[in-house]
Amino acid sequence: MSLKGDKTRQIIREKAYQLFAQKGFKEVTMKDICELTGLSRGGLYRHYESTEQIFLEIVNAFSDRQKSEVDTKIKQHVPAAEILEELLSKYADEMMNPENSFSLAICEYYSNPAVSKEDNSITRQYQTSKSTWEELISYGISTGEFNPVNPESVFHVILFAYQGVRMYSRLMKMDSEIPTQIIEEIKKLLLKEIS
Amino acid sequence: MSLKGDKTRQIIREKAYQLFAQKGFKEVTMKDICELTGLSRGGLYRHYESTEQIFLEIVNAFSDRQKSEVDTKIKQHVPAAEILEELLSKYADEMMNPENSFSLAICEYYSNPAVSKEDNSITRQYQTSKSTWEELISYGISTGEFNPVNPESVFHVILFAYQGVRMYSRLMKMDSEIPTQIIEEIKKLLLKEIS
DNA sequence: TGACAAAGCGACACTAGTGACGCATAATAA
DNA sequence: TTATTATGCGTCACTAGTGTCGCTTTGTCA
Repeated sequence: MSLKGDKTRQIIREKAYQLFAQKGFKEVTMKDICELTGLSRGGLYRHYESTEQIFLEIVNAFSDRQKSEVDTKIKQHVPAAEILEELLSKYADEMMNPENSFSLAICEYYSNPAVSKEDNSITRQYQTSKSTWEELISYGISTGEFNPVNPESVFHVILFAYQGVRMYSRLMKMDSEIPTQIIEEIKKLLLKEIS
Repeated sequence: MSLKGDKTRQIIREKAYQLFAQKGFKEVTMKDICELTGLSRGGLYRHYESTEQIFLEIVNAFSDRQKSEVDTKIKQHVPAAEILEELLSKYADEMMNPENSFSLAICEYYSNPAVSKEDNSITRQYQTSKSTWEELISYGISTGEFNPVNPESVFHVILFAYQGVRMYSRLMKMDSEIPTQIIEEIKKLLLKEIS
């Protein structure tokens, strides 16, 4: 039942993801997505009625996947430091390449006052990302790898730093020192021993 | 010589400022500005050729004014702690009212990848704001009021925190604790004694 | 006060995008 | 295979915005 449609929607989301990462949220139109997917206007509207709907679906899939990856690793007793390293390296990639960052589109979406006043789909993303980090931090504390910090406030530090660097790195045309410094600061905050 | 035009441009900037603060950058059109100012399309285009041009003029005037205010106070030997207090209280206002924040529009403008790739007008804003803070911090250190921190990195902490909280406060519908906490953290960082 | 420039008007042609429709075609279950 | 439903197409009418142009009105200087 409806296999074809699922596949098409998958393709739409993949292509739209690329567009959002390159151009930001507002800049992407249904027409753009038509062109990249090869679908016609009618064909696309059959599946999604707006760019926002596509965007929110991607956003939530994005953070859900991240959460389940972290969850799985915790269950497999992968060391917290290792999970942290992986998460941060993804962050680092995006910080270094602000010209191709889906998170930047999320940031733009958040900061547009005209958007999502009482939409809870986007706050869900925040909650998911928050709980991912809090779980990881609590886990790291319980295994003795991390310092006994407050998970919530450290999450905010990470979130804020990330936001700031993203903006900064676009401005300063990718001075790679700053992102590295920030990531080191986060590690210092969490990890007990850093040589 | 051209007094009328200067006045009109002033009005345009004032009204546009309100619109940007309410709706963000992308959402404001030349039409909107026409309606609010009472000017016709032709009349408006006589003075400005795009919303971006208006926006950048406001942005730069905004940070220039802030800088000159701080400069003047330093020359008058106003205590650094007092100047800091004033700056932070303005920040706090905007953090608490993300629905009416011009800085949020700046943030949106920064985070839109399609905008200002090699425009240096917006990096000028960053530079001005950076030098304002660095001057204030250096001054505070020289008077012995502030801890001997690194002005540049503290500026970045402030900038990043500000960014993050702005985003956060829209999401969480103004939980006023977080902004206050962040401001306290900044003060702790700088001021020698906090009761 | 008259000349000239500056400021303002509103209509116009244009562009880019939306979303809906009826029809065509492909997939799938009977 | 056939009936049926899901998918996809392309056109159409519509909207919102842009930027320009020629004309009128208002200011300002000599």
